[in-house]
Amino acid sequence: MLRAELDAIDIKILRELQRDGRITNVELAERVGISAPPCLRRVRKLEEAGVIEGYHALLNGPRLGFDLVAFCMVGLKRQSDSDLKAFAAKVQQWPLVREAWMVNGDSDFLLRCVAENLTAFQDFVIEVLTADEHVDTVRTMLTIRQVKQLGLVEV
Amino acid sequence: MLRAELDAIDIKILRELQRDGRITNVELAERVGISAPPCLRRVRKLEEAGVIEGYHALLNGPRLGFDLVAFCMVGLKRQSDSDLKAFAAKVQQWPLVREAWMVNGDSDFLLRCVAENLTAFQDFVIEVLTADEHVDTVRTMLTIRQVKQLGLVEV
DNA sequence: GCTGAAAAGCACAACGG
DNA sequence: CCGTTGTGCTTTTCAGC
Repeated sequence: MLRAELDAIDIKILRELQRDGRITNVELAERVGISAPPCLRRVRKLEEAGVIEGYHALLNGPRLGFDLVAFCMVGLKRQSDSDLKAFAAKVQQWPLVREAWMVNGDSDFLLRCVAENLTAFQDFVIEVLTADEHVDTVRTMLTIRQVKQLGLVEV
Repeated sequence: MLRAELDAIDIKILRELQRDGRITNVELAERVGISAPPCLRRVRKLEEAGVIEGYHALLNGPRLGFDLVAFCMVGLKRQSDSDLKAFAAKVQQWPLVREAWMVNGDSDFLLRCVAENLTAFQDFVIEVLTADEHVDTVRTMLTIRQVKQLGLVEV
């Protein structure tokens, strides 16, 4: 199922489900202008096709005691396939790292990190990240505040 | 409602709702070990307190024709409050920019951008971003692949 | 605070246009 | 493809513990 196969109603469905992932099917059907059963069939099809990957609650970090968001640009000592894979595997196990990308340019990885405070983040950078056998360089960017939050996919 | 006010069951609820935002209240109640009505009351309380900010469908970018994810580190010419605010406001209007943070260090803003292809992204960087009156420097990092996706908040 | 029961609303399958 | 119908489950409220 590619984008070209989606019609105007599918696009509306995706827009609404991004906005509110817990909307009821009947309300969704109303909003997109069809009756409930075909609407549900479309949603299931989008899920099965992998266009919709899942539904998730979005939590407020600060209110849960995670006051710090930072990005780390990590360069490895070697960029062989096995080194990249080994580091990517380690990233999975570090709870501070919420998202990670392999990137081109000066660094090899970009990590989005969340921590309770600056001390916890620095401990992670010094004791875990720079201490890692694969890691060569680490540059960090502390965020001051998030200025755009829910960049929904503009389908 | 602060983190200290959350008990073990609230934590379990948050964990489950992050994992599956469309889980039924009955199943959620089973998983966390209480009956459905108090479970729903807890969820509502977490929503009203702003701990749960919302529920959203997660879409597959590549399958919708967005094959490129990139980060832009943007430095402004001036860092006065009005300049920072003016640029933050512009960021809201650019659909390619899905998330944005104000950061410290060499750059002033970090933008997570999504585009259909490299050409569309370069057009945005050259014709929109670097052409902006506030922008001084733009450094981009193209992502090769995402290696960690759903870093749930480990409450 | 939790549990249990009852009413309204919803999801989902089957069938027909 | 969409819509209508019908059944079973879920949500949600209201008592009672």
